[in-house]
Amino acid sequence: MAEARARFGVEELRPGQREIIEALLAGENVLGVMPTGAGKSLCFQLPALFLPRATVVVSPLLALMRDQHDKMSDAAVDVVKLDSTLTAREADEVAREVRRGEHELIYVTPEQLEKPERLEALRKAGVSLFVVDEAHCVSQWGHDFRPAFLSLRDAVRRLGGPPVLALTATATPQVREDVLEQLGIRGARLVNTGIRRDNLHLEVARTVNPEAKRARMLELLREEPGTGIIYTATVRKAEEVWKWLEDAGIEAGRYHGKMKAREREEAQQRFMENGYRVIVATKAFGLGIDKPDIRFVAHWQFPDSLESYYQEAGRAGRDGQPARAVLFYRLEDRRIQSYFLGGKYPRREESQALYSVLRELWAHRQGKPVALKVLTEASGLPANRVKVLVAQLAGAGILERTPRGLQRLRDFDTPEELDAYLSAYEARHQGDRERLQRMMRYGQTTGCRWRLLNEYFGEPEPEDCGHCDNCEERAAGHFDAASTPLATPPAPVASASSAG
DNA sequence: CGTATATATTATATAATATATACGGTGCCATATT
Repeated sequence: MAEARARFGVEELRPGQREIIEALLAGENVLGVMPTGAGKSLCFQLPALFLPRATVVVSPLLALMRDQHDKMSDAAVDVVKLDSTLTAREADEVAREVRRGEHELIYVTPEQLEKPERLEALRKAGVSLFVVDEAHCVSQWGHDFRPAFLSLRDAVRRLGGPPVLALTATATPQVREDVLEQLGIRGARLVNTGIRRDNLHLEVARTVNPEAKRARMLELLREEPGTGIIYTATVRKAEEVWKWLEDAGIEAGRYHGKMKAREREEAQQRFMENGYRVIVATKAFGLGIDKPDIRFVAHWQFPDSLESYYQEAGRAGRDGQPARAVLFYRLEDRRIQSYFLGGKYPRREESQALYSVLRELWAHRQGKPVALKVLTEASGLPANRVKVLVAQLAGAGILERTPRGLQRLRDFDTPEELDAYLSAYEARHQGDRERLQRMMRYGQTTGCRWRLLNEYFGEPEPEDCGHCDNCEERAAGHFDAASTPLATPPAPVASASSAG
């Protein structure tokens, strides 16, 4: 504890932190679900100082790694990071240092851990603790656009199975299960400090058309003098709303994935320094945004799930002062989310085709390993998709990823087992559609919105919060008469479940 | 998936309607070009 005080200026551990650290030191795997600002980082930074060998931290973003690396470096921790910003020469030098065991804390991207030489350097150094920061990314990104997250399980195994700590701020029971499954640590201890945020006021504005959204937005800006974020579903919409705000004489910034890295950094910097009234952004504006005094987060269009919604809306009011999360609900906005869901996962035919091609390649090479690149070219499928399917086959014990390539282990034993492989992503797709439905139900409900969120995240004993828009309406007696428009059952949800 | 925009067609000489088409998130990393 003296160490924590001296190095990090921490006075005492909070309950969740103590439980996590003690479990890790006892060799347990842990999944920590703690809100941002609750001190997640200390849960691995502190053990890193005491453990005999290195602590490896997997981080999803270069910017996050840079910030944390610099902070640790200032605290005189022997820290290093391994990512694509290093030149080949620098990377080699870092790898040498790592092998010699010179570093207490090593930040890496999941992609780096797919390189045999990087993994070998870490293995030589010895790893006492393996940390996955922002662990929801494993489930949220791993299955489509960043499949390297699905290789982490192999990395852990190759490093000799050190204790694993997965950390995230938001995870439903299903996502928690998926994260543990993909990391190969089922049965890990769950330390969950809950999602309750009493200062965050949840509201939905039903907006039947773009004009209604604009009118409601201007109203919100009049009511709220503080800084806010407006999330849109597409880059084009972000640009459009941004221009509209500028024309209306409001100091607005923008942030999305189509902007140059430099522009993005500048926009974020200026936002942090209160240079904007509002920033209009896509989901790209997320991880690492820890401005404490954001007074409102508005959603011009709803996102794909309540996880996403809560991650984004939850960026308001980190300072504990009153803040608002306002969803501009419009049924038609389902369209764009449905589109995104459409191409997300491998289709059954793709899973089938890949497995067939792989078996042919193995047969041709008398069971010797097949390079991923060879499989990708032979299958004609996109590289990311092949990696997702390979990870799935590895998880099923059909193959093993080795430095020499994909090593055949066995065939599917039964037609049922093969079908389970082929159906897995169909089930996941169905699950995503249901999550979208629940996002819409949040927009349409007349019940307590906090209770709905608590139920969604599997929090115990959900009760009415008394301070979301619906609870206030009910207190004002507006829901009592069955004839009021708000009390009519939200019919569109029923029709929506058959479409999509 | 379905909206917004572009082009084609129609019934008449300009405007309205029908049909076609484009479009859409998140970031590692490697590689090619300055």
